[in-house]
Amino acid sequence: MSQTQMLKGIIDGCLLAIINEEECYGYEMATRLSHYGFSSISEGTIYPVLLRLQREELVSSTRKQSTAGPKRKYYNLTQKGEDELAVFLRNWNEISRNVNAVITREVEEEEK
Amino acid sequence: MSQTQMLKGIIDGCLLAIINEEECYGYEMATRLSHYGFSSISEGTIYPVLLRLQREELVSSTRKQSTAGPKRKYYNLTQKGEDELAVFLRNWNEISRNVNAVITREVEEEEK
DNA sequence: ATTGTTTACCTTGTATTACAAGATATACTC
DNA sequence: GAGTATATCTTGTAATACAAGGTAAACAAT
Repeated sequence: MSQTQMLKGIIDGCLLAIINEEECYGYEMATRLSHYGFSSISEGTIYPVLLRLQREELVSSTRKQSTAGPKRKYYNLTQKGEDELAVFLRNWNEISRNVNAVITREVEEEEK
Repeated sequence: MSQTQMLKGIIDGCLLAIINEEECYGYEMATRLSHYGFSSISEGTIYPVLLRLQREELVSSTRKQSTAGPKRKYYNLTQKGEDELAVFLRNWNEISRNVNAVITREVEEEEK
């Protein structure tokens, strides 16, 4: 029951949400995630996810010059990516509601 | 980004919470979960989790006669299980807060 | 020029886990 | 005795987070 396990299926959705805010590159997403409170999501986690999102055609990327370092790979959402983000938000809200129901012992209306 | 993936590390915590409410057996936990809104968590998922929780000494079990069917295996939390439930609740609250921060674009106070 | 630091990206292997699909068995009803 | 609801367990598969490591560019300092 580590946090690692609880992050499964959540990181990709969060990255879609971050990219949706604004065109962004991997290295910066790591710092963004930490600003949002995720303290321990490393690049070894983020980059493989981004490659997968691109393979699934949820994001597109363009390389741009950096001021200090190798070229950055900026990501944007595709239409498919926007759709998937909407699915993620629905799923997150549902699961979130259900878990909170369990831990506060509140049975859902339609199931009473 | 299926719901399956998003449930990883969450089901065990929810089962601990349910057992903590009241002594309970696997078959009933399935129906309890559906009352809490989880529509598709099957017994093939629940039983292996319960066996794992017991192997990790988070729960103990006693067999009791059923009115209709084979004996039920009632589970209780051990002290270790109560501690682990507290850890789960902390982790869930943290992750939940962070994800909500990402999707509402609200940067956490201490990270501003 | 060489050393170090920060930026930036990627790959490989491991461990964990949810779940479908199936198997087994008990108690009750018709 | 056949059918149904109850109750538990096992096996194999697919997905994913992450540590650990590797590569390389730009710049500063010595």
